[in-house]
Amino acid sequence: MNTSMDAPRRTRIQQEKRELILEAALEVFSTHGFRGSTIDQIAEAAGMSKPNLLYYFRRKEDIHEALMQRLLDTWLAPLRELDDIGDPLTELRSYIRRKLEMARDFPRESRLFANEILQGAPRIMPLLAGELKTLVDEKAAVIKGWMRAGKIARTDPWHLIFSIWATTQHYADFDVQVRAVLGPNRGGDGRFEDAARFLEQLFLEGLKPKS
Amino acid sequence: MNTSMDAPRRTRIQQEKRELILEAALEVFSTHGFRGSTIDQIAEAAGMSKPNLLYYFRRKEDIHEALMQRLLDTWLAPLRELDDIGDPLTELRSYIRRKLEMARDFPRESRLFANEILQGAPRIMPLLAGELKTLVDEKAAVIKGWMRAGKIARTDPWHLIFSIWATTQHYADFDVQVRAVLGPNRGGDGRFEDAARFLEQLFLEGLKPKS
DNA sequence: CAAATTTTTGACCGATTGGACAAACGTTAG
DNA sequence: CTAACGTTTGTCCAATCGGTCAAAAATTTG
Repeated sequence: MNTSMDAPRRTRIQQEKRELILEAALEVFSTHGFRGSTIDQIAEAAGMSKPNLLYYFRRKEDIHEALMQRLLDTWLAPLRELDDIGDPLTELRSYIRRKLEMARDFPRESRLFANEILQGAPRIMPLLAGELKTLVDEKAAVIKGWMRAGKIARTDPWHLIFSIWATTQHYADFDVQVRAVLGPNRGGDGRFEDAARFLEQLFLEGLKPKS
Repeated sequence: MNTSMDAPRRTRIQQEKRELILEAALEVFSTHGFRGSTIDQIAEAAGMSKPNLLYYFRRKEDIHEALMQRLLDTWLAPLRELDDIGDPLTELRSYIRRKLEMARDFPRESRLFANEILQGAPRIMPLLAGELKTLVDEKAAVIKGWMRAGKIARTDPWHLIFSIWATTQHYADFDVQVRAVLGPNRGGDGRFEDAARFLEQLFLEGLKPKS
């Protein structure tokens, strides 16, 4: 009798069902927010009854927590990859490209994160001030090194990172507005390529050192 | 007996109380979203009983609708002011500055809007595809004229507007994250001036025509 | 096979939700 | 004063919420 889900020991069926639930919860939470989502909604999306769902996750908050935990890892992966080895401008350009690809391929994850932050990050505040701040500070130091070396224009590394986050995630979080404004023609599948071209020009020309 | 709130005829006390309710609702809706907010919360924030609130707004949705209606006007005002009369680069720079000031002075309005868009804009979709698209298309044409005249670099006007929205509203919608990452020192009141300086450099140097 | 264990479900519960309603209260005009 | 009207509130309601529980069903184990 192993009803405690805290233990890492899990059967094959438990892993599968938990995965199914998290997939459904991502869909529901990302579009309605935490309080706006109901367990019934998630259970129906996962194709199971509510008590059955609660057999795998005891509380609604446990689902959200598990979702956020795995989210942060994949979500910050592109920034972690920002390395000091290559050409600075190339590094930044590929970081922007990767972030934009994530906005295109994982819009639900982006909206889930945006929902949490919008409401004051009540559940992940410690992570922001801890793990996230450490990572950003570390990368800001790398960027500052590039500036001192004259490889890119001198500016604020932190706000540079913010602006990359903002512009790329905008195409996931505000996708509805983007498509509405662009209209049927320009708002089709090509909008991400247009965005990539524009952002590359905006950031690179703006960061180009004054030669 | 004038219990129908639809009619434009309103007493002085009705105007005052409706204003009080909308102010309280802005606070509540912007931090919890529509479904995450309760009428009781809004009523308490407005200092009145729930039935009394429902005397002025018959349904919860009516409050949200009234809030969104007045929001869009003030929210798009900076873009409406974008004119063809001045120097293009100066016009764009002051637009960015105004948008950033709105993010600083009216973060609740920004978050209310973000919440609505995040959830698929179920209540204002017609406005996005109608009024908003028209306005943006009109301003995009103005910007395109500047490009043809060689006043600013050639790029996509629509995505340029998106990037200005994204970068400025980021400081309202993601304020918690911004302050957490910047820390106590750099995350203080000066963060908006730092952001203004950074954004000015990012956009202007990137938009400068290749002379 | 049968026993033990895990998985699934129908029924149920207390709390909260948006909203209705009539009665009470306040204010103003005659 | 009093009648009429606008305002406020206590009480109530049906629906929905997150979550429990015992028992059935399915699966694994011996």
